[in-house]
Amino acid sequence: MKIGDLSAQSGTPVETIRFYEREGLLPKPSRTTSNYRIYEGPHVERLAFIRHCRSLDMALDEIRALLALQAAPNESCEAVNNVLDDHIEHVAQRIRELTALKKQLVALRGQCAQAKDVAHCGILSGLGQGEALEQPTARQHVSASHGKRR
Amino acid sequence: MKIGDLSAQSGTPVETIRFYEREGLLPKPSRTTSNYRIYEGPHVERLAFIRHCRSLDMALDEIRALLALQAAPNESCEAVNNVLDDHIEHVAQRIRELTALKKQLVALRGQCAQAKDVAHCGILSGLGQGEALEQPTARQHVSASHGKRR
DNA sequence: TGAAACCCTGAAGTAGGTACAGAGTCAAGC
DNA sequence: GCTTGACTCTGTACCTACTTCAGGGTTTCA
Repeated sequence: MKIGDLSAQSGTPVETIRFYEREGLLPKPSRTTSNYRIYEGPHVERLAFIRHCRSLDMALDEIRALLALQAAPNESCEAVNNVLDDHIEHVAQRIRELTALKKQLVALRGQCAQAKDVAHCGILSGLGQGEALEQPTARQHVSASHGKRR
Repeated sequence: MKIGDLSAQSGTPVETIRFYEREGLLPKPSRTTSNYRIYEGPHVERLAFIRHCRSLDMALDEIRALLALQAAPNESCEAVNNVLDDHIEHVAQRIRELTALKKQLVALRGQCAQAKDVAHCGILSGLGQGEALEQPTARQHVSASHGKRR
């Protein structure tokens, strides 16, 4: 099948399939004489695996680790458990952070009960005063509140 | 004060200050004859405002909107409330998504109770089978689980 | 005077894609 | 046989909010 067929079957944009190939997540398929990619069953399964992992918000590096483990079927699957446990902890950590964040935002929002003019707005003055809260400046695995955009 | 002083006082990396200037969040400061940036009180306050907003995980566009509102102090502050309400909803939405995600991850993790070999691992077969869950493919304001990295 | 510590600009990298531009290929209809 | 449209190819730029680096110039202190 050609890339458009794989795209339709898997619900994955064509560009994303090519991106996964560039990233080494999908093996390079064979080509027709006119240089079109030709996919077979194993590619379909592998793509489904990747998309399922991505729908669980795993990072590409985590998926790479799982794919490497799949290639060594006699190893203990403890390493698989570890990848998943780590990922669950990433998500749990982000939920805790966002919950704390929301609490602060709601408190700030409470400083402007009625609509007044901007000059006397409790929210803007609240934002201008006081310290910025310490935030982990470096990137973490599970992002905060602005990750995906339409 | 020079950029290094502002950096130390505000806890903001020098490069980030220059980045905010490029992005139009901080006004261009005056320069010495040797082309060094010189900051005054208003810059300090403005940077504190920006960093406070960022510590609340607002997007730069949201901060830009608030700064524009600050510049028009006679307007109703309803627009300020709207920016904040929207942001709170972004965060709440991401918390809901991550909570659902974590539930799925824990269920998947439960498919491998004891360490076996990879070939029989319930997790890998669970990931290989079934559909990827539908996910909003486009970017949203509040990111999912992998946002910041050390 | 010389070295360390600071400052400058501009470009490239990060994650996980998305969206082109410009060109080649293929099947169907006339 | 030719045209049209749908498909495919490569390569590049774009998105967020920065961070890092290269290759310089400036200031300060000993």
